[in-house]
Amino acid sequence: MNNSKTYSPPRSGCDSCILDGLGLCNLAIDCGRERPPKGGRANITQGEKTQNAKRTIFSQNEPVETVAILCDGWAASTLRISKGRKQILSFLLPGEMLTFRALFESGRYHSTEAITPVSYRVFDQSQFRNAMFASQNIFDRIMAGYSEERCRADQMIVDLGQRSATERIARLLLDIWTRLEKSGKVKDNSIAFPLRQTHIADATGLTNVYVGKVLTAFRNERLISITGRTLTMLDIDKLRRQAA
Amino acid sequence: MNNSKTYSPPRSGCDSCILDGLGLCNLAIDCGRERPPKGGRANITQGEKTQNAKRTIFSQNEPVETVAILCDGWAASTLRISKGRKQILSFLLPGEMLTFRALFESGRYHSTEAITPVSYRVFDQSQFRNAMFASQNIFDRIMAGYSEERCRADQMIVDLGQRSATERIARLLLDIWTRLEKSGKVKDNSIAFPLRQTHIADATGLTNVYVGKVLTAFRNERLISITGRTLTMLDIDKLRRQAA
DNA sequence: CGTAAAATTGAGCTGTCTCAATCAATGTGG
DNA sequence: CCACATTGATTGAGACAGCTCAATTTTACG
Repeated sequence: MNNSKTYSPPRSGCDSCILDGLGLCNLAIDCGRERPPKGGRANITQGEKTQNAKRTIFSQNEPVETVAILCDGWAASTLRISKGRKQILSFLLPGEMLTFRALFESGRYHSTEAITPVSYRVFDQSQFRNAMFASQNIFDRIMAGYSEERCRADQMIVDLGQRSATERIARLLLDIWTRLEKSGKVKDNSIAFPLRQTHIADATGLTNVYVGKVLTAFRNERLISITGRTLTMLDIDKLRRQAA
Repeated sequence: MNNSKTYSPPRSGCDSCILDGLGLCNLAIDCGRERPPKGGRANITQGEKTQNAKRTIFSQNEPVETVAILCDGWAASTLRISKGRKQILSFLLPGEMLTFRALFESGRYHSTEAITPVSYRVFDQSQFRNAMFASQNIFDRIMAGYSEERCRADQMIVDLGQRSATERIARLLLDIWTRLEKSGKVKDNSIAFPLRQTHIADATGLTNVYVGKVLTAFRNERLISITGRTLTMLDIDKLRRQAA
């Protein structure tokens, strides 16, 4: 059960990888800081790491020496405050940087958690920065991604400050949908959707119970359907109208 | 009333200016894009501009060609959504960049509004970026400021998503207090405080009426007092406890 | 001094939460 | 491969934080 079979991830994120074509993946190193994942899948070649679902990839308040990119699976960057209150700052999809925020910081104020089993590549922070400064192309690409993330954070502030539960949830679904659509992951009007209602609750500042009620309403109005780990979009225009 | 008397701002932000000592102020240019402020104070020398209270400095959805720093007065960066709903993303105090977000972006998705009369310096975006890349020192200083702003945005997400009205307001007051304290602007346990209850409401996602009720509660508990445009801290520890 | 903007207060209302019970799905060990 | 344990989803009843509306007072300012 432990290291008996080697986990060989499909790396579905490569086709939408923000670093694609920049030749940075060769930089990836195993800097050996992470604990080996318990009870399963062994670490493998040059800097590609894996983590099981629901486990922490990087934890709050640890020093930052690495930069990472998500190759496969979903993750979330989260911030915990006292006793159980926890906010998801953003969902991270395959091909996205796990640690944009860490690029120019030395301390981590948030943690990164795997939602599904994930595989990711780890880079040495200073090596990565050097590569970034050496090439205008790379720099621009990284900064564009950083800005986009920043922009999404600002949108989230507006959502949490100004919009109702229904609006927030509709927008979250549409946001994820759009991102996956961009990287060609929509098939049959459906996407893989590993989020539990609790994840949506933690991201929208609502309770899981109420999220469930809103989703049921969406289902009754034939806007979406969620079965197993698949989200199917039944009426995207109507959903957009719900998103205000 | 118009250009009859020249407005000569005290530029209280210089002592806490994030660009202080970097020699960038000489870069400041008047790129002549802003309308001259109506009904008052004339624009003056090289790149130093002014705007009246409650007016827009940069507006949403306009192209970005400049970078600016706030020399004097308070401003807010805001994002409007349909019909009157508006969210303040952050308050900008003297010495802070007005347009960090614009450094690597070409379009503006938010606007910047003067709360008090303000004076600010305008830089040409590409010139500013060149100066930034020419000096590691400047680059680091800018990116540190950018990161700090980003960090505050994430905190805001947590506040809006997880905390009660009382907690949000207490934290906002403490945040502003701490920032002004850092630049030595606390005198007699008091600070200049030009915010109206509506500003606090727009920043915390609450209504002005309810903000008023919470502030009254704070006053009754002798935590703070707000008279005129001055905020006096009566019991900061107790206020911190309210901030959770 | 007069008008406009901001703050205060009160009475009701509602969106979202809490708690709790039940049911479905998923995973685990024998 | 089944039985059980765990995790997640659904539903309902009741509570409350924060909202709306509206009237009144206070403060700011030309």
